[in-house]
Amino acid sequence: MAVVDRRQQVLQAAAKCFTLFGYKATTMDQVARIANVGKGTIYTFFMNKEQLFDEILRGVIVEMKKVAEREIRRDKAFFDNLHRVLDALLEFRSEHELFIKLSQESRDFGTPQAGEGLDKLESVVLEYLEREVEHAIQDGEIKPCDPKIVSLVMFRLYIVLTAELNKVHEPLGKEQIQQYFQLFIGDGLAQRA
Amino acid sequence: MAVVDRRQQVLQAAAKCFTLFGYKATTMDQVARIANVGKGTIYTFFMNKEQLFDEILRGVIVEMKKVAEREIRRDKAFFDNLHRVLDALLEFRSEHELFIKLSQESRDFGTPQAGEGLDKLESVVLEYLEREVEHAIQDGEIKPCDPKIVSLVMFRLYIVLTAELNKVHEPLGKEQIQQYFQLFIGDGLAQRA
DNA sequence: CGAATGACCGTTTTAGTAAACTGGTCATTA
DNA sequence: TAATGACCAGTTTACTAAAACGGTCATTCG
Repeated sequence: MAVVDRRQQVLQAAAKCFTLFGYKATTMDQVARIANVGKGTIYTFFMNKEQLFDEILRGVIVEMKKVAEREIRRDKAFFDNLHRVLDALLEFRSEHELFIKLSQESRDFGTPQAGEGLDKLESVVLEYLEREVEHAIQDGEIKPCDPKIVSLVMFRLYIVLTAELNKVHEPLGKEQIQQYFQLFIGDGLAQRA
Repeated sequence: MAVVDRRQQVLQAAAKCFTLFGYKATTMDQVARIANVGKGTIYTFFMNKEQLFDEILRGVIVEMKKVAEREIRRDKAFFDNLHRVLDALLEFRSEHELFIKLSQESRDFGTPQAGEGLDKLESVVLEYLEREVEHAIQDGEIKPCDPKIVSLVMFRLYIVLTAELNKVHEPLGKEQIQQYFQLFIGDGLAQRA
């Protein structure tokens, strides 16, 4: 119990620090202090700073996968699943905050670990999306296309609608994000006869 | 003649340097040397380095506008115009090279002038796109939507297909870019009955 | 005479270094 | 014997001198 508790304390403190200060600006002394633990204790559970960070990230990814798997029903339509997963993901405030902090750090300071972390997360999401898109193509739910390209575009669209747009436009509500997702990915802009 | 020629020499040399080395790594001595001109001469025509850079950028923007205006026919359909403009823009190698260099510089070193230059270009393109989208909505060619959002998404889609995709996929040909543009912006992915 | 020039100026950037800090270890402690 | 923090080696930061830069202007050249 004491062991698990300490490990958990470190994980929580680290998650807090990484989300608050980013990778580089988070020091192991700080994590130890916040976790109420001697610095050496951290190294009982985690090999080094990078592995600790990886563990946090892995947790986020696992959490996201859980959300996705909980919402996806194989008997439902692709777009139906897509919207439910999107909806559930948009609720994850803490995950988004870490994500945003790492984006800032990667952009403003070019910290390699921040960039690599984002890349890792992106590649997991893309792999996942890719599989779903392949499914949908095979089931004839969406038109034949390259899943790699489609999943990348979908991911980028998500970023644009949830983050980038906020610089030139007031933030979109969940319903609006859903609506524009359907417009671009599903139905297209063209007014049909 | 001599005056115009010197000014032109400076502009050409500067365009070359900015494309090759980016904003910061381009020195006025270098521009003068390549232009076969004394450094002081540059300041006869341009107030300072930043204004010289602006002039180059303004030229690129004017060139792009010309291309767009040459291709747009008010009597043709929105998507028809879109594809012709896209096609024409994809031919502009030199313009693209400057953008790519500035993107790198902004990302890798955070040079403010590089970022501001890109922002300026982006806002011009977005304004232009926005007007065209508004037209198309009024003419009932595309569904009702927020032109600001749609134009931003279109712009980002262009970046993804022409640049970002190349990191994980072999570069797309012009026809493929057109095809995916039509798929996402025009028709949508959904397989209709 | 006036447009072109490059040596020159003040400022900024870079290179080099000493001091401070950080990630990681391990002898000591509780 | 698990937890700890003083300690170590390596890195980052803060500081300074030297180099390089953008920009000027007295001089030169056509």
